[in-house]
Amino acid sequence: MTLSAAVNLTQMTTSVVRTRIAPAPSGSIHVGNARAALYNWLFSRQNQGVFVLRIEDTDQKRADEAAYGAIVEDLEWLGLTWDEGPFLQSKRAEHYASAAERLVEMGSAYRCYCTPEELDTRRKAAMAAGRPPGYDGRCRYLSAEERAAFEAEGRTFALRFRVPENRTIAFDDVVRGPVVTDTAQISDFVIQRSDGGPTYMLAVTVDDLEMDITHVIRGEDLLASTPRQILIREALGVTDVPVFAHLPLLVSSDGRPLSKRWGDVSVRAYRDAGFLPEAMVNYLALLGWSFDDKTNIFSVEELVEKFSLERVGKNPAAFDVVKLEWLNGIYIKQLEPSDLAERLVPFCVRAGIDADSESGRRLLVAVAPLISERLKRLDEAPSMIRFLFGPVTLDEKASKTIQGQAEYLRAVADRLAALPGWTGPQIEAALRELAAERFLKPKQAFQPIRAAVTGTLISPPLFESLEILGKDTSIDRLMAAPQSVVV
RNA sequence: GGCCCCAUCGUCUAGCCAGGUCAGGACACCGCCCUUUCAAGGCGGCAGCACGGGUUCGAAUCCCGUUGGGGCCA
Repeated sequence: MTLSAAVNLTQMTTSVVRTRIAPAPSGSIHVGNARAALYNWLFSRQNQGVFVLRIEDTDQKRADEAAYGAIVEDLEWLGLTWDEGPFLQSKRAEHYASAAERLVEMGSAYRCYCTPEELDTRRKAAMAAGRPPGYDGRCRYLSAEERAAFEAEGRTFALRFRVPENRTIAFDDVVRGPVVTDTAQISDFVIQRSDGGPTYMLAVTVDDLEMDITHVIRGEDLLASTPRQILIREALGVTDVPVFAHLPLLVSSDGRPLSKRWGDVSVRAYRDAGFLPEAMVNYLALLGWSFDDKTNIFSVEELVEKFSLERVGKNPAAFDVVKLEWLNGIYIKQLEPSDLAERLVPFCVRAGIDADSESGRRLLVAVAPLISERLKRLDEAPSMIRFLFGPVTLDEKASKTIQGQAEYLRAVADRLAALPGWTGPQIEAALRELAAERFLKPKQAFQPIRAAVTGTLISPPLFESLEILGKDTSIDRLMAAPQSVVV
């Protein structure tokens, strides 16, 4: 049932779709916000609409330039480009003030002189008496004399919205269906603080209105605030409402709310761990939305084409890093060697590998095909390829493996030294021939070589690794390794 | 405390609205194959409709309740 008629509201009829994302500037963007941003972005792109970025920084304490910069960077990294903004709420104070003023003039808002302490006391008393804790309406019908008295006392005031009685607010949520709220459930709420600053409720309503937002796609935590925003719109003389779509909340893998105490909740943390933005986007899209019963991999283009709010689910989705890693591995495998190499550079540098040079990049491009199918995250690469960039120290297992193998390794070195060329296949042929002569199983024949050359028993494919390492270095390591572990 | 929301394998989910195919796919896990290590890949397996009523010839699907989880209000 559509109950919009009950409050005389109609859906907006603007032809151009306009969506927005409105994060608070508290550092790197939260994955929940990132998902909301993605859905808004996909929806606007799909409809050739406009995607607006707005920074909700009215809470001055948390607002700072660096934090807002982090949001911009994160969105850019994800590829979620916006068409308008960023608009800072902190620079739109006059808009909220004038809206508040209009509401007061029209009798939809009033001055409340209650102090926080008084409110707290009365709230506790109400709860103790089994009554609802919301505002009790003390200042709702103050006379001019009473107001003058309070002000003579030096009291400051906040502005409260006068919630109409006996009304039903209804709207159709694309995700949740009809949502009906009785105004008896809503107590008069503050729209302007005593310091003159707007509350979230006022700011978001004024902004969505003035920015002509047609589709509000946001987290379910804001579902309950929607009737109040509709009330403010209405009081401001607006008779239509945007389309609302409240997304299911994201929870952690144990089903608890996603919080900083649980683990990584910021996009930046995933970026630093070596996740690709394309994998992140694909994974986020699947958290709460599905296209059919079998498709998991979606390019951004496919998402733009296939995404639909109607297919967003209602139940909370658990953020599963393991599945994200699987997806990330798939995207890494699809990268061109040069692309992978370039993305690897910062991770190598961070791990102390001098890859940020022409020769370093050459090595990375060469080794990229060998490690791409072994990576789930970019930050796993340095340990796999370190042996290419400098001397190696044999780890415990590697040392043990070359124990008593000095003669064999010397033979290997000799055989390789005699090689006319230095390609993987040539190296492989020579080493297999030597193994056959000595009746060695592949594992017996190759693990000591791997140990001596890479310093570990786990490495990229041996022959290609030797090829990239180079003939001289390879032979040097084969000869030197036994000495390094003399017991 | 009040109002509201949600409920299919461990996880993401398809199926639900318009009841009737062994409840389908993916991640993870286990096994086998491939194999110079580690991966990747191939094949196979384990595993679910929260519970209780009701409606119906028939319920994952519709209704009610219970339980569990969550959100908001301050």
